[in-house]
Amino acid sequence: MPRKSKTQSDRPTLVDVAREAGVSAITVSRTIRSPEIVSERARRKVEEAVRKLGYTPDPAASALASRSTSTIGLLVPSLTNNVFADVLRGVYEGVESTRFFVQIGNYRYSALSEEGLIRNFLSQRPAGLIVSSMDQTPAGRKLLEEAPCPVVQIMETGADAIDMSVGFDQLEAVRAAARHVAECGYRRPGFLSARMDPRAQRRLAAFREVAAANDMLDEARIITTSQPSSVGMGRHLLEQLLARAPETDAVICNNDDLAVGALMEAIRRNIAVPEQLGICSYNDIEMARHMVPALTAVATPRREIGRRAIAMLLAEIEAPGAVRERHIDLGYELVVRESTAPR
Amino acid sequence: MPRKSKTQSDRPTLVDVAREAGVSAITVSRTIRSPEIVSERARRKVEEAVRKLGYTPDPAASALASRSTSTIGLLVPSLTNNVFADVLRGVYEGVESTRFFVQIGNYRYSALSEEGLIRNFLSQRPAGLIVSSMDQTPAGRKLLEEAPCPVVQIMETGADAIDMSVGFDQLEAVRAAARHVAECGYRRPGFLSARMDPRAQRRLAAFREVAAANDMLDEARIITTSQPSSVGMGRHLLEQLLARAPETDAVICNNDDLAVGALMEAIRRNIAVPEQLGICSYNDIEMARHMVPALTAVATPRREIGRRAIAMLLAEIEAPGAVRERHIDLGYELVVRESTAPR
DNA sequence: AGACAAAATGATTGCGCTGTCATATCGGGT
DNA sequence: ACCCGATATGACAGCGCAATCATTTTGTCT
Repeated sequence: MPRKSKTQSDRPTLVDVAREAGVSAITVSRTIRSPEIVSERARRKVEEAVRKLGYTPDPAASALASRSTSTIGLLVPSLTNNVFADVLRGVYEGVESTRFFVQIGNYRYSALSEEGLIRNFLSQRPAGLIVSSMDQTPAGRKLLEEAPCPVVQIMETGADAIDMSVGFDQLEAVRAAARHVAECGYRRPGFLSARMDPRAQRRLAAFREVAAANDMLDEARIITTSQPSSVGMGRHLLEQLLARAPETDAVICNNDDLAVGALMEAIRRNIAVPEQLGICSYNDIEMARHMVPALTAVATPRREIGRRAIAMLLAEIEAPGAVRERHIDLGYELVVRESTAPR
Repeated sequence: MPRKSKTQSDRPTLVDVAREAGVSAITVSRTIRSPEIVSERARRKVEEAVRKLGYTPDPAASALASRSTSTIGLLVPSLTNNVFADVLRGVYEGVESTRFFVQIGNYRYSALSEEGLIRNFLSQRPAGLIVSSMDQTPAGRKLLEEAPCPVVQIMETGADAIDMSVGFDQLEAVRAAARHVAECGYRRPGFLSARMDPRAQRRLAAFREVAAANDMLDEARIITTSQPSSVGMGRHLLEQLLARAPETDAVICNNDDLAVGALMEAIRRNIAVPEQLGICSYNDIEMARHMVPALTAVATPRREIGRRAIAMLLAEIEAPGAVRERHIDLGYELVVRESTAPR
């Protein structure tokens, strides 16, 4: 009885397929990786052998031999945040039916964790990296600058980006919201923000700037927390805001969860929106438009950011240097609905 | 000038570290994988050499040599669905600060894609697998049964599970909702459901059963769609329901997005909730309790499912056969709030 | 002091694939 | 018939690590 050389769970290898097909191992490898350079005849034979044996390449061996993987690293600050859920969706859409697969790293809004994840991902020799912030530690940034693979930074965009970037001007987006509120005639706007990561802080600064320019800035009306954002937190923050500054006539929320929470709290208190209190949201996730009253919001192109980021990355992996437009500004859109109105 | 044998981007290898530390390569390997079997002295030297050279192990080489990886595959039917976002969070919490990392596969509610992903993941020799359904294709199920790693099925639990399972009785959960609605005195309940995957269909069957038992089943009040769930879809489905069956006095929604949408649509139409229309939701994501009126819901232990699933998996990877309770029923909880009330 | 088990360390080999370079085969132009 | 470049195929080595088994060192007991 012919004994198998190995004991169990043995998958066929390239060599097995080669033997079956009557060609050399390297021809099998080529048939799989770049069929176009193999003759019709050889390809047929190999493909049949592959099918017959149920061969699947071993990614580990491939990675070791070629010194590169098909992994795309995606670093996000949060899995909770609906914003990144949309980005994620865009990325996954773009990566499906390619040979690549995405690996998510969640750094929980900690730049130090992010640095650790960058190290970790890099040790896997990824094909490319997508990172969600511009606020790496110096060491983290250095690692990315020297990374032997393309890197796309998402959410914001700018010349100081490391390699490529897709995003929009977050500050301008918040300014648009603040201007809109002012133009509606609200004179005592508040600002609600949870999870004060660097980006949230910059947005707050942009709000302050416009509010001051319109002579309607009052620090008492700026309520923030370092805790995560949620609908409940939105209610809570509005409660605090109204306790501290009952004269408040509008509120800009740093994301939709907070806005929905603020709206619900207002409704509970019988505060008329938009008459007594205007509410302007940020991001505009799907639910925002369906609230009653529907939420005015600055819509951000999250899904499109994911799509474009992965597209750029794949193009650049395919042919390094091929991507011409390395910094894409997707813009934002102020969508005026029912929660704000001229007064 | 001493020429380096390799050209660029060269990371130090085990051998480099070994040379630096004055030990053999395998001792370095052991120091990293199981420090406890290495002498204090050797460990010190190795650790210093690792630090000095900035050594990081190459996962590909490790995978190839050991025939196993630190990848945990997680198959989910959707990334959109908030339900899985919570599960995901639980899983990531459990995997942090271990040597494992999670790889997500999204099969978009397609059993065929799921089978493909199972194949794909298995080819990577994962340390373990978490799958979100009980509805694999026969081939997919067979692959999982023969998988050379532990497998946890989540969301539902039962004896027919492949290896391990964590979940709750989805049918009983829906029955509880239906019973609650009946007990409140609603007599003409409807049922709203999007994305009719097998699980959603089973839940619908459970609703039918209880409705029939309470003599309040009318097929005209069952509104479904194969499209994805969303708040907008909830509004739309309630609209359809009221058009087809204006007598409807309550509605059970197959998830929270639909329930919030239904609630908003009811508010738009000046339908009093819970007086004219009772609404009962499923899953109970955070926002549900903050709506006005707050939504009654069957709360499902999504995050805990993620946590327990990864914990079981890691325990089983650590020591195969170690996990005693291989099927965990986490139960559900009916949380009565304002959107339903006795009448 | 000697004997022996236990603990610590090392040498060798090979995991399955791809990079590199060499060789074979083919088709056409003169 | 010849040569040439283009196309197709193959041989070989080695990627970086861990399994295996052999060997050395250490500690303990009589």
